[in-house]
Amino acid sequence: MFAKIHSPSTSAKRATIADVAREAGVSKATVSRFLNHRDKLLTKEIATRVDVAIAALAYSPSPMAQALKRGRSRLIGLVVADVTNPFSVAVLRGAEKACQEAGYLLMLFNLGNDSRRESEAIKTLTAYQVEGFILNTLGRDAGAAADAARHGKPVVLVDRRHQDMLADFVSLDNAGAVRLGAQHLVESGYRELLFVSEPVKDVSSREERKAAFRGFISESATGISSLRGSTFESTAEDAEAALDNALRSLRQRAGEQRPPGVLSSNAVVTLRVVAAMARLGWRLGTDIGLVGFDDTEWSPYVGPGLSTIAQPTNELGRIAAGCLIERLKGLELPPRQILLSGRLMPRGSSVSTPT
Amino acid sequence: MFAKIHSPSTSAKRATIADVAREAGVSKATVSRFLNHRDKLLTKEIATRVDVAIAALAYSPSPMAQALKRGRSRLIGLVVADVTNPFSVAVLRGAEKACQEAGYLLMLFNLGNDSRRESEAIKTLTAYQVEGFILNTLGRDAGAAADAARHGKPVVLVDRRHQDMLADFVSLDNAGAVRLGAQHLVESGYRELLFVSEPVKDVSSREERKAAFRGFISESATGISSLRGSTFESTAEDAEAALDNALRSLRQRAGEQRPPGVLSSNAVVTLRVVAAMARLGWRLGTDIGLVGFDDTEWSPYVGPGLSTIAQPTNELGRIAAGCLIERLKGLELPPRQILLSGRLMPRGSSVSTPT
DNA sequence: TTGTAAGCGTTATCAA
DNA sequence: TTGATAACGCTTACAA
Repeated sequence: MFAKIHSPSTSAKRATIADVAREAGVSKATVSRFLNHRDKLLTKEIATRVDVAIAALAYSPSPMAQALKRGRSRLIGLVVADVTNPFSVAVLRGAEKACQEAGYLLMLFNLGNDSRRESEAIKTLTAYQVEGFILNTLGRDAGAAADAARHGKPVVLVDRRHQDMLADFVSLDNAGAVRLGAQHLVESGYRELLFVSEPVKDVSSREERKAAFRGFISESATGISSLRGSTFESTAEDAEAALDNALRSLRQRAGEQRPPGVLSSNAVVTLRVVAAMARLGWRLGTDIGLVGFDDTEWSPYVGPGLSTIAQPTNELGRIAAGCLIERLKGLELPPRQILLSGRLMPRGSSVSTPT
Repeated sequence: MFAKIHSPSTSAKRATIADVAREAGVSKATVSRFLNHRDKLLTKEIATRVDVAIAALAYSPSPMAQALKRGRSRLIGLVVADVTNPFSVAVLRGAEKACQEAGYLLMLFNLGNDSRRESEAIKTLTAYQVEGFILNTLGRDAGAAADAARHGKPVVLVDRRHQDMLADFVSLDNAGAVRLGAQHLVESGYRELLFVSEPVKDVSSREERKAAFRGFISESATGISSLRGSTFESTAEDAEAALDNALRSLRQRAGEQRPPGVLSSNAVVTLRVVAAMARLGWRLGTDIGLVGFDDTEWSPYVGPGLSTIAQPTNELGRIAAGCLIERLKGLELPPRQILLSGRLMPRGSSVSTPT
């Protein structure tokens, strides 16, 4: 016969509260009290008897049964648009840490960039009695998040706002970060600026960044007459030609004297721009300037080093989880918006050029 | 007063099976039967009545209650050493997909590289009645995984073996992949080879790769007399000097004629080597050759493009989940080892040099 | 074919 | 201070 990997025969069933009660010679209620109120209400003698019984049987209560009875599961649902996105992973890490410290467990649901699955995610997680949600999703399906709220579960939004959603919101200060990057390009001598992002659609963070870029240009153009800016929305990798053309005409507009500067709205787009540079044979920092959102461990080593705007990703996750846990503890406040500042990491891709 | 974000008053409690039964004018058992055996056992008329009641109340069964009753939770525990590791994320993605298709939900537990928390992870997940485990961890804590098996839960190991662990094992064919990379370096003209890995400790994949490298050298040295190989274990970034020295003496050994070649054992190490190159002022592909494990989206853009050995990461995750689900369905086989081949992605960092 | 009732492992309400 | 007992939402014998 085959060697069994796991023999159900061996599978010593987990000890239950009844087992402990029997072992200690007390009632289930007593054991439960010991568990929940420690020994506040118990005789020292009984308490220790229960204690040793628990140790002897290696008993630990079933969260399932507790959830069923209490209606609370110590579970928090985290829905991310795409686990592949380093930003999401960083948030996940931060959130996870905070949850663990507060005795919650994260249940992850990954949309795999399919925003239609958002309501499925919420539904599934609600079924598992999660006590609240951290959402890093498009929120296109307006009903989804609203559903969660309707079930009386608090929600925290990360990075992307949802329409009409009364919920805490934790995010990078996009406007400030864009100014940081654009200002840096200007100070480095670039005058013809291009903002490249993924299709804006209804993603709030993309909208905000684009709008901030336009705002920056129109504000600054009064002081620096030569300053000009435009925007480009880059689709998936298969539309390389469009990006190449946009960059070519950008460089033409910039003229011979000065190279143009690009501000890219996230790491994915940055990589697309870098790829375009390679195709066009342009040198970063010399033929064109580049500053990109999201600092990664590889940023220093691409070309002459990529200048980036670093997001406090772990913090974002930690704070998001923190907000949620506060609500779970009963805090009642109007929805908060918590915006964290980005940090400029200047590197070779935006070296200053002579005027 | 503050605007409440979620008003417990509004929180329309989820409908229960009892609600549905009342609405349809039948017993709970009938509803349960409808749910589990569809209408096999029910009158058409009753079936439709139940059906509309379910729809009307937007009822869906509570997995918690089901788990409690059945002892099965439709949950699979995934423990990863470090979510920050792109490899782990890819596995996560693959596994998640397979699980979802089979109607399971993944519960993620991230060790944050703290291997001492492994037994905590297993314990927590067991408490939540997960039906099986996918483990991508060190397995140092021999008891941890064994615990899982003792509870009668099937286990699948990904990338890293555990000692004495009777479990399915899914991994890259490390030996083959090392040969692929080393052979490529040799064919590109490099003769003085260095294998750089993280501290081997007891991580099986690291051991296997290192051993395979040594094996390759001793096998090939008979045919190519000038071929020589050595190994170096790189610790965290703070020990840069040691790596720099190792590389310097490597280049010295290689002599003026030919540059030396480096095979790095994962993406983190590759980045360390690239950083060292930058510090030393060496050009990749010219002053030194480099092939690294793990192909990433940024590999093509670092230096002249990094040559890599791509792992079929999504596949690994998918297969791992598949194995587990087969076991859950009752398959009994001796432990399997499933090894997938790596693929060489040659790029500029290992351009062939004239003899 | 349908209903009744017991029980999964907890906690909470009552008495004692 | 402790112990029965009911209930949480579901499944499953067993009866009808």
